[in-house]
Amino acid sequence: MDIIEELEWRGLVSDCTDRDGLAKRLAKRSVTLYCGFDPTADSLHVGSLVPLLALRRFQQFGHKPIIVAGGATGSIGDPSGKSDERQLLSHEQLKANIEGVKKQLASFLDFDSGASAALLVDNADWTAPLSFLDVLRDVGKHFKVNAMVAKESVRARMEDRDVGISYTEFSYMILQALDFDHLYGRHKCELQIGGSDQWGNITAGIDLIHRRQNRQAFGLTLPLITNADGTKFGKTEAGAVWLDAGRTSIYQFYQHWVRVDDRDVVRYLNFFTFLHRDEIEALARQHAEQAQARVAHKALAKEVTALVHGEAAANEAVRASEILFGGELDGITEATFREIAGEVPTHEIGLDRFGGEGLWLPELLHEAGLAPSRGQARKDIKGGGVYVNNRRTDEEQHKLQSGDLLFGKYLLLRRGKRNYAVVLAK
RNA sequence: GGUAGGAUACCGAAGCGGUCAAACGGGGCGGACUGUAAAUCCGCUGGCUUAGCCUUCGCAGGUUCGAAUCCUGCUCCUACCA
Repeated sequence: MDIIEELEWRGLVSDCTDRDGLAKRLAKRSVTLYCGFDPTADSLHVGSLVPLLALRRFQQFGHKPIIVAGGATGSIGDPSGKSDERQLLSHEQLKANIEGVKKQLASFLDFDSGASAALLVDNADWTAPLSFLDVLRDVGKHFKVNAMVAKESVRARMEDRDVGISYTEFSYMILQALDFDHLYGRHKCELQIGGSDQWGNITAGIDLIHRRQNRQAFGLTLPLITNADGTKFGKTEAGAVWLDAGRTSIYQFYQHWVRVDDRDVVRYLNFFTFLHRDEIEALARQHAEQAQARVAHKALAKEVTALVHGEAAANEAVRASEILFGGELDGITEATFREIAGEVPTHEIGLDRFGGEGLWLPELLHEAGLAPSRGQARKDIKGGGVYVNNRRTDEEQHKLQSGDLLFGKYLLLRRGKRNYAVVLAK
């Protein structure tokens, strides 16, 4: 099986220029390929995982991946798939974002494995020195506005007269094409991959290489990931699921995958893990027969968490999840409880507040961040959705005293099925 | 610049002097059933230690015992005319 077939069975090929030509080229010898990542935030989110892992898949097959951090393109803003003109990032913001993103990007590929060692570059390096006049003369001449206007990303915005598109965003594809052209010349990079919304930008690059260097380059796009229920992939009510543990805790990250819709789990195993075909098929079978065991979900969550945060961290997330969703806490040891405490938002509170009459539960829920107001906390309690130390407590006047503390200092609060907070009394 | 219409809670949208913390739908949250899934059903969805009280219906004033509802001015949108 070659890399194209590998990607195809996983459902990772959305579109491809000259599939057979590319397959032949990939079979002949190592190909250098690239994918760009624009630093729109100081962390990547799970959406970036698909192209990132695709680069790694190519590397596994002996090809050489280049990651392009979009210091230049990120300062412009890609109109693809965006219905509104975007706010430009400040230079400081952009700089901070690039720093954060570069670190994450670097952890997914092998940077010292000889011929197929990965490369991480920043397109600002070759774009910044160019003068406006040079670009107009040397690059602009190769672009027909007619063709640019016809691209989906531009056309969509032109048709919406209220929104329109700025000259800045309109020029985005030129910058990205320039990247491809540069990488072809400098690194013999023959293939660009990206999300399916990148098709227009990728083909713009292929055309430019053809015109300026008279060479053939290839493009391959990955599918847009969709959730079965029609919601946006990688977004929760709380926002995006980030790769940065400071933004999305490892436990939350793991939980996000455990709770994936049944209909999505096998596809996601294909998309987001390196498990082999027979392993995934075995999981799919178990899932079909014994869905309630959620074997596939757990495998998915464990694999992806390990990929992003490392094996050890993933194991801790698994362990904490087992305890939290395992029922009452009877017989738990302090050491074990501390493991949970590390995974769940922890709130410190003065020990003295448990004295006297005790601390009113709604107040504590509110302070611990599990309820937006005390009134809401009361309603949640009345509705039977509040648990103290994993035991339901439906008395809204409930007061907590120091005797309720586990090991003299901990309290495990829970709202609903899966919202936990640890209270640490000091 | 003129004329007409509009601005209501997270979103959409009713209400057009009291019975309005404001119908209904969506979303969100909680519960039941399951499996930390989906579907379905039930409850909640301004704040407050809640038979009650307090703050909300673009903004600022006014009329009235009483205003989301009527009047005046302002701001912003939408349509038509210039």
